[in-house]
Amino acid sequence: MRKENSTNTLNKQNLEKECGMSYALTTIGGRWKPAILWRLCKGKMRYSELRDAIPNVTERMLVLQLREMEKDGLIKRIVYAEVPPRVEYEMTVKGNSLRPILKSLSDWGDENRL
Amino acid sequence: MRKENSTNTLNKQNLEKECGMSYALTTIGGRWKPAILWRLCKGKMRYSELRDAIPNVTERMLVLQLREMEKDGLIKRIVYAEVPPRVEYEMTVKGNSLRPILKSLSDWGDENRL
DNA sequence: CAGCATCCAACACGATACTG
DNA sequence: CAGTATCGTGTTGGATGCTG
Repeated sequence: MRKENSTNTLNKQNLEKECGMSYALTTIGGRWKPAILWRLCKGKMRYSELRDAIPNVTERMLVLQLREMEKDGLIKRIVYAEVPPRVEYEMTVKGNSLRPILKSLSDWGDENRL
Repeated sequence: MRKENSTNTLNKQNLEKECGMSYALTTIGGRWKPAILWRLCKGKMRYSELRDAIPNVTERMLVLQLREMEKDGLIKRIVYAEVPPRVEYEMTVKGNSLRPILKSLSDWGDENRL
């Protein structure tokens, strides 16, 4: 009988019990997160810049992924009290601590995709 | 109008055009891949060992994820012509080239999940 | 400008039963 | 032992239209 516990759905808590790798991968592995992180690694960007820089992303998904990464403390959302409104996104300290890993992943990917 | 090309679905080809990071993350980022890779990093294992070592995984998902990683060249499937049958899974050279990155991800995760 | 709300299709995933 | 087949469902994500 392969059913050790009651919570069978995938969530961060489940994963945490297993190992940090899963936590890391669910944190950066979202559908559009690589694309976003890739851009933000090069410096802060405003919402419309991100949207225009990432091909095919819908605003719905862009916002969802940004919110998740904000919640996870990877990025900062900075709202300027201006008209028209301006919002910028920027890596946090925690987000920047991922830089070398993101670079490694990117390099590995470039070398290994045929 | 945000629709540059016709193939709007997510696939490796799409991602490749963007950057290696997405390729890397879709390659190792499956639902059970971290758990599998984590085990196989420590040495070859047979199917039943993997199944028993990973809590809550169904055989269906285990096989699906193993097949994907085999297809991506990360792991090797070794079938012994014996009765009862024996199948072992092992990291390939390409898979092993991921080791330091997997370690980094794991360490980052352990440090950053609260 | 920077989003949010709603709807809906596709897919991922689990449960269960069966097999070479 | 090491899987496969089938089914049902919850989630993911795209399309579209609306808003402070």
